[in-house]
Amino acid sequence: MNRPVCLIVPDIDDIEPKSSDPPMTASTPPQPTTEPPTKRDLLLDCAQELFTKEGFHATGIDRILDRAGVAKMTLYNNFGSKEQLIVEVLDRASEGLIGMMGEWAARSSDPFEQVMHLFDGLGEWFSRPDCRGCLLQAAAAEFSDPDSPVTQAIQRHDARVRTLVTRIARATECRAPDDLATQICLLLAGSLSAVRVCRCRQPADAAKRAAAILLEDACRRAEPPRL
Amino acid sequence: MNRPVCLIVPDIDDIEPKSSDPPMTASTPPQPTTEPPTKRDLLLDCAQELFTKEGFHATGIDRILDRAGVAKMTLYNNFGSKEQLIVEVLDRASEGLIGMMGEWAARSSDPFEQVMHLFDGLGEWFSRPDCRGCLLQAAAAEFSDPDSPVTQAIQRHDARVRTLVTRIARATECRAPDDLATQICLLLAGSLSAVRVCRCRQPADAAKRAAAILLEDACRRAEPPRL
DNA sequence: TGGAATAGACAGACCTGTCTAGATGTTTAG
DNA sequence: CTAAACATCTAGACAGGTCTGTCTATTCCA
Repeated sequence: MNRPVCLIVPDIDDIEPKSSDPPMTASTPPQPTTEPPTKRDLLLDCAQELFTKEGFHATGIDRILDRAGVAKMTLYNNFGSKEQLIVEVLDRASEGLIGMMGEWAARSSDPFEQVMHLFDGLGEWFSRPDCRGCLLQAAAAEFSDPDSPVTQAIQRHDARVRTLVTRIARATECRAPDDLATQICLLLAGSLSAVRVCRCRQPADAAKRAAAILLEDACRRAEPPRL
Repeated sequence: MNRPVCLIVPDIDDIEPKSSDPPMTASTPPQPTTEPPTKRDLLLDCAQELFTKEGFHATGIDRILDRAGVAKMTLYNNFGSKEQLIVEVLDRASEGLIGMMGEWAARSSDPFEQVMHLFDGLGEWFSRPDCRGCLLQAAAAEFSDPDSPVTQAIQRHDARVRTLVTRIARATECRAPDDLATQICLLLAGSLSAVRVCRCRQPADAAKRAAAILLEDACRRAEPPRL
């Protein structure tokens, strides 16, 4: 509560919109670099950063504007409302997350290894000191009206994750791939929730071990019983 | 959480002091009933309900006061600040949840069954239409300053859950009970996160199946390899 | 008599969203 | 190449709320 007001200068670090870390993003739009970002993208970036750090309700429009160095009307011309800004931030964050997960999985062609790489990637992410967990999960905690566009964005993301994981699970050719996918999604959600408290990669590593056991079990049951 | 301890005010409509649902509570304080709740408890109840439904930042003090029918000074005399009110709501919610989990587990004396009952209980909770997931998890999403008293309350809760689950896991006498406990905690957190989106008991049931597999695996590995 | 609760005003800040009037830069027409 | 038309962005004031927290004067009840 009671946060420093009108934070022109960020927490410890930059003023520059240059992200001071290898972006770890997948799927940044294909821009040929060196081109200055549009005001729109700048707003999305700053909004995402502040929403991630402080929460959605706790972050005022003015804080975002100060940070982006952009006039209020630019925001309202581009997004129309704070709610719509939140929705677009969430959609973009989801896109980035799904992209990252896709890249992690693509480190192998074997579906078992793909799942392992999923949690390895998560562990790398969790290791970064600025990692605050999944923004979509945070939004789900802060917005509970099932009809709001924010909730719908969250559900879209959820469906995307499930699709990605289900695709991998089915490739294992185990007996009940959709159940396996559900269990892996639970482990993903669990580690994303846990990292918010422990702030280290441990939940990802633990989830990886659990996923390996579940995977092995699912595939074992698919084969005729030995003996 | 939701833990309708002494929930004086029903869900949508207000004012009547009869609690309109089988309380599902564990560990309501031992009060000999019929005694009117203190203003303090009334405030905690209403605050918990509104925080659960709307979020912490989105819920203003005045809304809590209106709902409780209590003067502002009563709140500030009892709690001193909104932040402290949040902390006490969280501590009480944690107590309720841990109590519920303890009762669920106590439905059996076999540790394997205790874990199963844990997720069964979760499923019963998730089945209630007013279930909005775990308030502590929501708080973790909304408050990220690691030094804030709110965060400390969340960490206390986390430690309590871990203690409870670890105690059960150790009773199984499997080889690595603490790892097993970590995995079960991940499944708990995962299903608590998932219920926020799907609003049904399915995550609890899926987590139960996953937990059974992990448990069986952990115990199997403890025994000498067959053959 | 005294402690607890009350209503209600109040301060000072922040909130979202609107409006205006002017600056800037880019495209198009002559 | 110039000039007009256009869209975008700017700063800043503003409206109408809401926020947390304080204060006072009064009432209730033990």
